[in-house]
Amino acid sequence: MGTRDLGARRDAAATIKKAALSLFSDVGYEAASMRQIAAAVGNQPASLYNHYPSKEEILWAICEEAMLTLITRGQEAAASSPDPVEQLRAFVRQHIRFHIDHREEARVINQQMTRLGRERYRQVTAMRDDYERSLRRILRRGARRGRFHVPDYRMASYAILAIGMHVSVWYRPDGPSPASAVVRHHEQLALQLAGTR
Amino acid sequence: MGTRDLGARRDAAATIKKAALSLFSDVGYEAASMRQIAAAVGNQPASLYNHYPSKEEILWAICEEAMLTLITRGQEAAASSPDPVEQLRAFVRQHIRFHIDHREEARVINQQMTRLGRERYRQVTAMRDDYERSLRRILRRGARRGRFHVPDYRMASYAILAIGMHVSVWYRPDGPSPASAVVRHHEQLALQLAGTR
Amino acid sequence: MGTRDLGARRDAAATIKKAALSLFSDVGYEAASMRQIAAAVGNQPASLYNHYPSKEEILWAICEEAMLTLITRGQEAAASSPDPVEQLRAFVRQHIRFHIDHREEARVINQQMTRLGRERYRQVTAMRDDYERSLRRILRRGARRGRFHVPDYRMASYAILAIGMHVSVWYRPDGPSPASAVVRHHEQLALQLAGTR
Amino acid sequence: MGTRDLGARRDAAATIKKAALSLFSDVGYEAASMRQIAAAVGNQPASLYNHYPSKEEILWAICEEAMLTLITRGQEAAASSPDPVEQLRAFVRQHIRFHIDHREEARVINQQMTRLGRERYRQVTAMRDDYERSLRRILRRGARRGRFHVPDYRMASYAILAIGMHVSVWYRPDGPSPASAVVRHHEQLALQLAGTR
DNA sequence: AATGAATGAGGCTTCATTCAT
DNA sequence: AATGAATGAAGCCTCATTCAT
Repeated sequence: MGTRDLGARRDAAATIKKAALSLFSDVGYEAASMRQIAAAVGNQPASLYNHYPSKEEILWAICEEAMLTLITRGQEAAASSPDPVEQLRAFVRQHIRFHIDHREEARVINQQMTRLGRERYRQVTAMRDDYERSLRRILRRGARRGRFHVPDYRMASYAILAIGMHVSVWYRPDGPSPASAVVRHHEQLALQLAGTR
Repeated sequence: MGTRDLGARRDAAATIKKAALSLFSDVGYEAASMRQIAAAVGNQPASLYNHYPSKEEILWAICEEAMLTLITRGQEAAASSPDPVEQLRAFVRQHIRFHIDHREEARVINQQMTRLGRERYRQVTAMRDDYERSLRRILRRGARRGRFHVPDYRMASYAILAIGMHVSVWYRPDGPSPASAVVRHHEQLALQLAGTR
Repeated sequence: MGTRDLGARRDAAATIKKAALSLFSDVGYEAASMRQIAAAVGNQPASLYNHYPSKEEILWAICEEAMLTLITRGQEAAASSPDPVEQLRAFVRQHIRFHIDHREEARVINQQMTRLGRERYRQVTAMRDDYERSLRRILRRGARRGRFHVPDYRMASYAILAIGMHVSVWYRPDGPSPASAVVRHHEQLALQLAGTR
Repeated sequence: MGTRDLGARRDAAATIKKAALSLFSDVGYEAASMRQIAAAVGNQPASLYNHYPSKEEILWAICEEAMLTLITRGQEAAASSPDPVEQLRAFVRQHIRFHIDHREEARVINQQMTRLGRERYRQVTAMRDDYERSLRRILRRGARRGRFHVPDYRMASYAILAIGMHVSVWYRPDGPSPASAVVRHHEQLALQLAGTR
């Protein structure tokens, strides 16, 4: 028992979360029904409630995990080098990577998070702002050292984030460009956008 | 009857469309109910069906109008000058303008269009691709003349479009930057992103 | 239209209320389902919501109407004569009458009213207290004039009310005693209980 | 094992019964869920089934015990003296006592017993009738000896029972009258109601 | 053109209960 | 004896839509 059971428990919740993630990402939170989620994991709807107290809580679990990952990686990128240019490069790399590797999570946090209750919505928003500030700080620091030239830090950071977010929409593993190329190209685009000389 | 009545009829439909637009934009297509839309225009739900045969048809009307506007303006921008740099400038200007002035429409076509039926979805997607190709063509032409330097036309055009789409998310009329400044800044950002020398 | 329609509207609501009343009275508020109520009026459950916004609201409509009737009749009885003995007689007569003629309503207000929301519960309780005070006042006045002899006004009034409430439980139209005899007997019992000389 | 375990077993069942009693009394049998009962005893719902085979069985256990107590005490009161007046006095004393000391049980048997299955319902009803006949017999005997004067034995006994039942509704330990006064006052009320000279 | 009413489908969730552990 | 998980049934209610008026 013990380890095994806890494992099974965690597995079931994770399986549900994954199924919900796919559905939320594909058709949206509202259009995805508990019935569909249950069917996707081979259960009855009522069984889901042994693992999550509500549909919203599943959405929250998805959003929270994704945002925490994003924040962590963003901070690591920001701390990866003393050089702002290298920082930006690392940040963009991880940003695009995430939006390629976790397309579904990305779409959910970008489009479905408004369906969270007021308080949870606030939390996710706060995390998102946190992440955004990481990038803005990089831009500001680089600009002060004359490495970047942007008309407005805020808009520049929004722009870079937006580009990545959109990757989660158009990228397809079977598309014309391999993930590594997408990442590389976006590094360059972001550096140009930042006005690197 | 005749002109007058047709006018009134059109007005009513427009009023409904506007109310639906706000709701779709705020809470999403699925979460917005015909009851809410009717309440917003001071009617009963059943009355809506005198003007639109279904909820989806309202969404379609919104999407179609918005896409047509966007396409038209995009083509005008592309034709506004023989100089690719000026074309890009004009395109971005119009793109950002639209996403500021029609924030709600923009959010609906970007996020809710998946709720359309298969055929309608295809049509909107086709229009979107059309719009995107306008921009891609500008970039390609400019690159051939040595004015732009981007690693990949498709990604570069996606990037520029994404930046604008995101403006419709974060822009607020009562925010720190006036619309004109937002437009101006994005012109510069886009030119830098395109690697203009 | 007009009168006729309003009539139909009122009729539908009244029909639903009556069906719900029977069910609430028989099996209790919780055990009675909207499905059952709808079936009893020959409708689908969803149709009920065209007439009452919720199950609780039906309960409330029942309780409110019953309590208002009871209060009104109680006050009329209290005002029917200057003589406290006659007042008590009239009060008991109407009290028993109500609990015979409106057995179902009586059982619902006595047993199901706790299922109302906090605020509504408070209102019904207040009305019940109002009714009770009518009776208590009669007893007090009569006692002051030496016509009644009870150890405690409150308990005596509770006792008389309780006797009537219980009539709604055991009385059956096809039982051994006709309603008129039940009323008459209870007049006497109440007068004795009140210690009339 | 043996004694000790049986004791523990019985304790657990009793604890569950007590928790269920409170809930049934407060919100009604239907509105009280096995989950709530389990939570009240610090268990999971599934555990309850080690002690009771079903929710209804808990209700039955409560009703049966309460009715047996009531019947026994009623018979003791009826046998406590050869004098009908003393018998009535004793009966009422015990009746009120029970409805004060076992308010919750009283409310459950008076209001929730209809939720029992047909057969169990019949049994409880039979016990109740048994109890009622004890009182009716006292009244009849006393009337024959000219000590009581009531218009109808059945109604008089219902009346006295009803008064007590209602005590379980309004009595509160922190109310204005101590239990002993309530008992005493009701003795007098009942004797008056019975037309004692 | 407007709407009150009806409705079938389906929404999320809770229920009492079972069973393997 | 306890319980985590599963489940079929059912709970209340909302939905988009239809139709007669």
